[in-house]
Amino acid sequence: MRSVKQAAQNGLREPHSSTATPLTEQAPRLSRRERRKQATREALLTAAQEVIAVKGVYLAVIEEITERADVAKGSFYQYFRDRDDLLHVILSHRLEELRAIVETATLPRGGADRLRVLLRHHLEYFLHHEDFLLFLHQIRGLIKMKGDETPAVRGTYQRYLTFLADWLQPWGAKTETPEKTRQEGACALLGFLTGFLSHYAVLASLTDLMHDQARIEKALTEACLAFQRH
Amino acid sequence: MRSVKQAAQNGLREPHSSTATPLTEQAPRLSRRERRKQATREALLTAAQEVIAVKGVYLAVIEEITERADVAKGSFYQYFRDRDDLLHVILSHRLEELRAIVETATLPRGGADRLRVLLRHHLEYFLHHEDFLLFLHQIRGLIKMKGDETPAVRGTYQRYLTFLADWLQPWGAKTETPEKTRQEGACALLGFLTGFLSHYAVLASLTDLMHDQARIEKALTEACLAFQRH
Amino acid sequence: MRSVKQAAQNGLREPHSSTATPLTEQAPRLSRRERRKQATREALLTAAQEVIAVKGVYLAVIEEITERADVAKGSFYQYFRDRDDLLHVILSHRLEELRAIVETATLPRGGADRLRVLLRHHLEYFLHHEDFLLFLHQIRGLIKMKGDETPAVRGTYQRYLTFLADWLQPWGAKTETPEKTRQEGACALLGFLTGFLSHYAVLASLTDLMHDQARIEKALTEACLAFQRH
Amino acid sequence: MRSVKQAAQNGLREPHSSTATPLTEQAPRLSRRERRKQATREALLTAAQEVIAVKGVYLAVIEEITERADVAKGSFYQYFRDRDDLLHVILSHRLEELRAIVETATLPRGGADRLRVLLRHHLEYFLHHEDFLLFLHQIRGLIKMKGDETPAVRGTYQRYLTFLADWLQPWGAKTETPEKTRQEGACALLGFLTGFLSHYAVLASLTDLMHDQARIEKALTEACLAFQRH
DNA sequence: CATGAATGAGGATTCATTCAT
DNA sequence: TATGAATGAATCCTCATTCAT
Repeated sequence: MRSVKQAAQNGLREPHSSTATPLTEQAPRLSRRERRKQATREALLTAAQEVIAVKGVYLAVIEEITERADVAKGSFYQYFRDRDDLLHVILSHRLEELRAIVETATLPRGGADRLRVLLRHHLEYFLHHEDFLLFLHQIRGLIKMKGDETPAVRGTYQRYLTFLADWLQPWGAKTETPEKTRQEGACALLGFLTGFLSHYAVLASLTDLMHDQARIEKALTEACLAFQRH
Repeated sequence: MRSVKQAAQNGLREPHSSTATPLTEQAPRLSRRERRKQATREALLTAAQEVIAVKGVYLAVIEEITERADVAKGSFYQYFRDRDDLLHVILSHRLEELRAIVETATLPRGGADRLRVLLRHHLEYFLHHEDFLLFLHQIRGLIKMKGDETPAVRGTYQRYLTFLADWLQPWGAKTETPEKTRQEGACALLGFLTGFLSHYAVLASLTDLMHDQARIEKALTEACLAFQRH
Repeated sequence: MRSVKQAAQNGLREPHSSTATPLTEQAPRLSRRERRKQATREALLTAAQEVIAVKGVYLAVIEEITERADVAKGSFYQYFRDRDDLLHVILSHRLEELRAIVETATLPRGGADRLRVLLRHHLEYFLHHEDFLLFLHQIRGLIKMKGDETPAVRGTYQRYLTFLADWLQPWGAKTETPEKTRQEGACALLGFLTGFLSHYAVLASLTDLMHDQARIEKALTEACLAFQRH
Repeated sequence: MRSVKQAAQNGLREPHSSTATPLTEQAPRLSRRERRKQATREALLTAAQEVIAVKGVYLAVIEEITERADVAKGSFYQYFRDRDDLLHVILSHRLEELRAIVETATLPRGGADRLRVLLRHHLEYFLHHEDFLLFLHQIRGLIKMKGDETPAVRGTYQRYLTFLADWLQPWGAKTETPEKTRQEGACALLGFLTGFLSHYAVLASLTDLMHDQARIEKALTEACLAFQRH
């Protein structure tokens, strides 16, 4: 595979996927061709997520994705450098989506309330996007193993955790919570949530939880708060 | 012609992996050949876990395992039906190991103390066997996707969760905790722990945590307790 | 994004082998690419038949076929789902060829004359395509054993026998010959011919028969007629 | 593989299978060990035929045979040089059995009557030993392809055809039928029979024929007679 | 840019055969 | 002799990626 460096030297147009396109495209004026390209790209991303939802990250096959997007196999490489690149783009998109949801919410002052809000939205999102739960799960596995090969993926995940950590910081607090503590809090928040859900899924279907969503939300919130008190 | 007796001694010609060899081998008298066989099997299992620790469950390749175990590729199939079988055997072994550790511990009466013990031992184990953290993680992903194809794996994982749930049950409690609650407790225990750790690992190395083991243990315990109170 | 039109032109992404390409290609206008594709397919089919002629159906190895066709191993699977699919396509092609030969012949009215024609053409074909004699022989064995796994193959063979049976039906006969009788007649015709030849081949080379072709033809014809009289 | 010649030089004990043990063992006094060996050998042969009946000659796996015979895999090679050797022994046994049946029958004087007898017995045998029909079928295919590699198999088959040819020779005939004609007669006899049956099996189950055995027998006989008249 | 045929490096699995015990 | 663990060549099939059109 040509190294990025070489590509830059040669001036070849590499797929620009790494610069994750923000979801909120203002895109005022695009040529028809440009719009076409965007449509194809979106089709591929949608198809990819559908396939991954069923087969998982590892067993998702590119041909199945292009087929579902009704695009030629070769076209995939016009939009994504390779499989890892695709994963990174998807991860970025979805985390961006989550971030948008969170940022839309009113931002309470107190730490506890902030955590409550955060947890509610994430639980809500995961219960209604089970596919993303699995996706994040597998991505984490990927980072653990080949985190150094795909620094972009790890970076994006890290940035999201940092975003959560920052968001958790109460407003106007006398003493700012130390960086480390905030990050641990973010890990606890996302970790407890996904960890609990992924284990629950081993025993039963997650849809069973929808009835008890409020109760679980409360319990998880209290757990996070308890964690942070120590 | 082999006598029935011999046949019984040798067991089935099929790899008998499903009957997970108990960790506590009494091994009274084994012929040299039998010992050799055990050695090969152990070598394969060890090699497999080493490879999986590096490459992960999905990218672990059988040839690499046999190479590392210094046996022929074909020999693998003398001991394991296929990849999934291998995973099941490893899972069984390690969960058995965990179970043994837990069962060795003195069994306190109160629920909170039991949870404390359980969490301490699991945290201890995971911090010193990071490979198993990843393994369990990926196994859960596997179950989510092809749980119906490998019911044995799912069953074994479920049984361990049930074991934890039962163990958590305080002794002499007036009103027995309902099944569902206990299972949720087990999911929280293992989920919080693994979820937190796997997220922490995204940000930093788990070895960093070793210094703070006591603090984290306390925080996680309190989190679980808080969860269970709701 | 591919338009529906294009998709229709290209057909399914799956190897479409089941729809046996008709022997009589009108090939009106094919793009160069399309012609290339056809050429590859033909090359594979030719190579396959050559290999099978030497190694037989069971021992014919895909790599040898692709090697002989001078294409990559993987290309095979662009054209055929698997080995069985290949066999089915070959069987279809050759039976189609035979059928075409028969149908080209003038169609006499009487049953005896029809049988004569049929037998002559088949004997002629088998003597000049010894490879197909072996192929049919082995295909029959295959059907006997895994006929349920490859219903397509069995079906195609059955259809050919039915075709023969129908063809044998004299024109304008007062009382139509019952289905069963006609089918037995077809089995006798092909069975006597291939059975005799395959046994003869055990004792000597089939090429020896070429001198006596007329005599053998007569004898076999009379045998079939005698069979049908009872 | 060591050539037979070398084996002879080295004085090693090669499995003596090639000298097909006649079915009618007089075996007056054998040591217990000798009897054991015979029993194992018989068990292997029986098992082999059972497996071949289901899987066919090509897909029959040695391990399955030894398993069914309840013998260690390695023991197989104590009794048979290799797979081909096994096939040869089985062929010899079964043809010997057929020969015995035929020779037990009263031997009529006229050619037609002899043929009638022969055909009846063979049809009878094939209908009640469908496995052997498939076996002979596949053996013939084998001979066609690697007849030079296994001259023993071809020879045995040829000898049986010759036996039939000789048996067909009417007693006290003025002018002896020429060798060639007699052999063709034998090929017709066996060929018509097996050819018809193997084609019939493509359309329906051979067991359906049992009801019509008499009719088919007559028809086939007449066919053979008609063949011989030309 | 889009296309999809071609490629070939894997990776899983099977199985005849050997050989130490 | 009997055993069955060990072997590794053979084979099927998949799939990411390239590239000519």
